Amino acid sequence: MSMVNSALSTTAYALLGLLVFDRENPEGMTGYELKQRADFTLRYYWVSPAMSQIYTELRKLSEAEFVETAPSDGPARYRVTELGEEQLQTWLFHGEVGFPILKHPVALRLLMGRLSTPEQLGSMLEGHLDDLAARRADLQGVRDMLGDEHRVRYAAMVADWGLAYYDSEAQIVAGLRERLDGMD
Amino acid sequence: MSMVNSALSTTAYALLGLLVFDRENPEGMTGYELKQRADFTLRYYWVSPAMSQIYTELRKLSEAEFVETAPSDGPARYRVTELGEEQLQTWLFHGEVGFPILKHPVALRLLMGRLSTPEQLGSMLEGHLDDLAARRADLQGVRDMLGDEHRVRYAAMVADWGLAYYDSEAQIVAGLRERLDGMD
DNA sequence: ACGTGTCTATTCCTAGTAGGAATATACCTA
DNA sequence: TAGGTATATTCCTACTAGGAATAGACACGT
Repeated sequence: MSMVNSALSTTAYALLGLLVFDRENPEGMTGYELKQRADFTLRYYWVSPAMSQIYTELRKLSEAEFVETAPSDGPARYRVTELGEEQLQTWLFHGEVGFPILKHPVALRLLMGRLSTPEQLGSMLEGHLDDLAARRADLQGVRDMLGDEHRVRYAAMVADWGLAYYDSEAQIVAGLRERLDGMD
Repeated sequence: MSMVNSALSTTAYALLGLLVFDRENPEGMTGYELKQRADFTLRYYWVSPAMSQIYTELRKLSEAEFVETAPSDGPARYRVTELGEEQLQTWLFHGEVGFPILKHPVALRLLMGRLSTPEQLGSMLEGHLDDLAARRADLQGVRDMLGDEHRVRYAAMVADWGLAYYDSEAQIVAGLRERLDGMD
């Protein structure tokens, strides 16, 4: 990706995006709050960065003057700047949009299925279905909290996307589960 | 994940899995061939490791004696060992099965949609649909080549999983595309 | 025969990323 | 008032990404 000096990572832009959502709030957010927000929303579409990385990215964003620290006697509170918002907009529609990256440990194991029995594989798939259901419930919680107000309209759309994703994966996996029973 | 000394990464096990598929072949595979194989099959379910990483993982696998180098006067050719196969089996059913990790640059951008127009978002989604179709076609090619013979039965199942995945994502994205038209 | 290009094969380097541990303060509660 | 949990940030280290560099082999046209 040739990350030359000034170029920011996708994760940095994702965080910048979270700050834009919060731009009405003059207080700004601390790195810690940003992490919580990321865990709550971002993680369904992009890896939620580690705490240490949040602060690293905030430092970079700060150097580029895409964020500023609102004066505070306590912890550092970040707000997006005018420049930051423009930059995000530029990146959104002129930056490279890569292809989704998937790391699917369950599919990976099934791929090596011949080293195991259909029973073992079946129970793994069932475990995966449980995980999917739990995650889906979490995301449904997020979706319910979003509502439909204009500010979060697109976030709500993406949440619906995520829910449909989980549902279709669950269907597919259940189908495979059945198919396993028809095997030796 | 607490990667203590001896523990191998998921990527290492994925490569070990590819070597197991090839275990009938006394010649073994070079790192280069392994990379090609990974690009051809693995990449749909797990990030295809960079060349440099292939060699790094092969060194680790070799140190653990999970692979051996078949004698060759030319390039190094690797084969899975008895021990390696056992280890893979152990890992498959006693290792932690993490949750899938997704990095979805399109969903991420849509999440910040309010910084842009529905037209811009729509054309981004259309681009994504094209990408999906192209990828799907690639995967269909892989699937066709696999057939249904016992050796690759599970690999074929996973390919079907992948195809269904692409189809459902395409449907979901097309749905969102429509929904955008109904917006301001 | 000769340069150019592509494929095979491997190593090296650098920057990015993960993620636990460490530190420190504050607040709540048993 | 000790101990747990939440807030807030930094540090360290190992892992990962991925391009660049190197180098031999083979092919193809001139």
